[in-house]
Amino acid sequence: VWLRPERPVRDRRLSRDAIVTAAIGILDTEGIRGLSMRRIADSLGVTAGSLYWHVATKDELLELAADQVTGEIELPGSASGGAGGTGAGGTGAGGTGAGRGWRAAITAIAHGQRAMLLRHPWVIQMGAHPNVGPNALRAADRMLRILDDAGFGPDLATAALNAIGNQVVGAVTAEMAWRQVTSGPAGTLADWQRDAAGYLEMVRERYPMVAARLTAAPTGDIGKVSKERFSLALDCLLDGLQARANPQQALSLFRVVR
Amino acid sequence: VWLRPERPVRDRRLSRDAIVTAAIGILDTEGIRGLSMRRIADSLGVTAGSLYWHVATKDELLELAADQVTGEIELPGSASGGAGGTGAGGTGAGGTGAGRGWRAAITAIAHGQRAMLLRHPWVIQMGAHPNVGPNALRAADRMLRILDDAGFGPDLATAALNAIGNQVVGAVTAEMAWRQVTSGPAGTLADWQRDAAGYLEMVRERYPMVAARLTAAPTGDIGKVSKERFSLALDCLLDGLQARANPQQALSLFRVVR
DNA sequence: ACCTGAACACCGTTCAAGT
DNA sequence: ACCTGAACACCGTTCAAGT
Repeated sequence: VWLRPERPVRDRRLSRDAIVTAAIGILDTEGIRGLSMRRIADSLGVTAGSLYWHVATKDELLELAADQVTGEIELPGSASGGAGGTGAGGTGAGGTGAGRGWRAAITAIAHGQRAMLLRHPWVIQMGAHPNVGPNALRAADRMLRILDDAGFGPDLATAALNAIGNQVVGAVTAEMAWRQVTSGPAGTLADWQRDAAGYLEMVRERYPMVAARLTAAPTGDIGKVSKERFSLALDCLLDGLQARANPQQALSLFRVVR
Repeated sequence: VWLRPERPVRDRRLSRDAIVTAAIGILDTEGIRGLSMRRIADSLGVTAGSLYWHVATKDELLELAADQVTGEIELPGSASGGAGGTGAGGTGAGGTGAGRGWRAAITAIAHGQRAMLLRHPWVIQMGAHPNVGPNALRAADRMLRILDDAGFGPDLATAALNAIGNQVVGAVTAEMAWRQVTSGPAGTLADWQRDAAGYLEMVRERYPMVAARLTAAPTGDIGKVSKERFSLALDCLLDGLQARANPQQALSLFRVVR
């Protein structure tokens, strides 16, 4: 007893931040199924039970981790990384995305969100949860402001925000599923095609459209094709939204598209 | 031993079908977290281990369940419920969705998929998995054929199929999250607003756009608002897709939208 | 062929007890 | 205040053994 100095008041080996960071590391490398409270504790040299002093539940920890990585999304025109300013001034001139730049700004944020989700796919695998962390709110506020400046009404801006987010999440989901099939347990795409030969035969004769789509894919790498498809889908969606928000301006689009 | 007659060869108390049906029942009533192999076995009056004679793993069982309910989606113009015909004839006249009816047909299928997912939200919570069950392929083939008849090229049809699916899944995800917040542990929306008063205060001053969106919602019931938002988003998306598939035809849209 | 019973190696979470 | 150790009530999966 005498040898050991009294433990300082602030010698907590743990902190909520350290736990979240450790969890993100495990999630990134081992996936959402590799994450357990014991696993986190091990990586921190600590007991599982001790985590519950800093965090109420595993679900809460996952929410914290999700919002943490949401902060990685770059929001164009902001110098700060996620801490945010002090409220700043009003929505004065030269605001967040005035004029015709709104489309580029929204597109950039959407691509940023997509990149973040590709780095941290477990955010999607977490399942449906109300996303109301500070970083998520910050990104949503930025996008809503851009849409507002672009002439979107409140209802249409809400619909646009959701629709764009859906497109991002869906694109990443599809890409992860596709990667999982090709580099799955069998290893290569050829392996998979051999294993599923019988099933594919049935598919080919009963569902020819799908079969054609499945066999047409192997050309080019997945990342590139996925990004192109996402860009196309996003452009289509933005065309439709723009037409609702500002019919006159949208008309000129069709000459370009054509 | 003598009293009991020899067990007939076909007295299996279990079958893959019965297991899947039981699993769906539990998933619908108790959610994906309420499902366990032991729980399924209990509901069938059987031991957990016995399930593994009919099913390789819990994940495989979930895939079977997901494709089963995918079969509930009504595909317009088909009399059969999911068994399918014998290959039928070619893509002759009066096909699957010729002319300008393609939009109505696609919209109907999308609404059908949405309704199915609202009945079985666990399909979404299952996480990203390659969806290649027979019923999923059947629906995909139908939609691809409709888009093909409508003049969509293969690439655009693929993008459209994905984009529409993303919109459906995203809309249901958002609706479930919203329902979870309002009828969560606190019970009513008022309870939640009181509990989160401090947080909301911070949100209001730093993220006014989001705050306005959060407090504007309570009017009207969730189901109605959600359906309207989904319809709007789907229409926007289809506008954009249509413009890419058939620019001339799409031009006339803007007079209607306006 | 099909199911039981018991085990293995895990989980998330709780909580007295220590320091 | 903060962490340990042990326990509780679960998991998915396996597999000899029964019938």
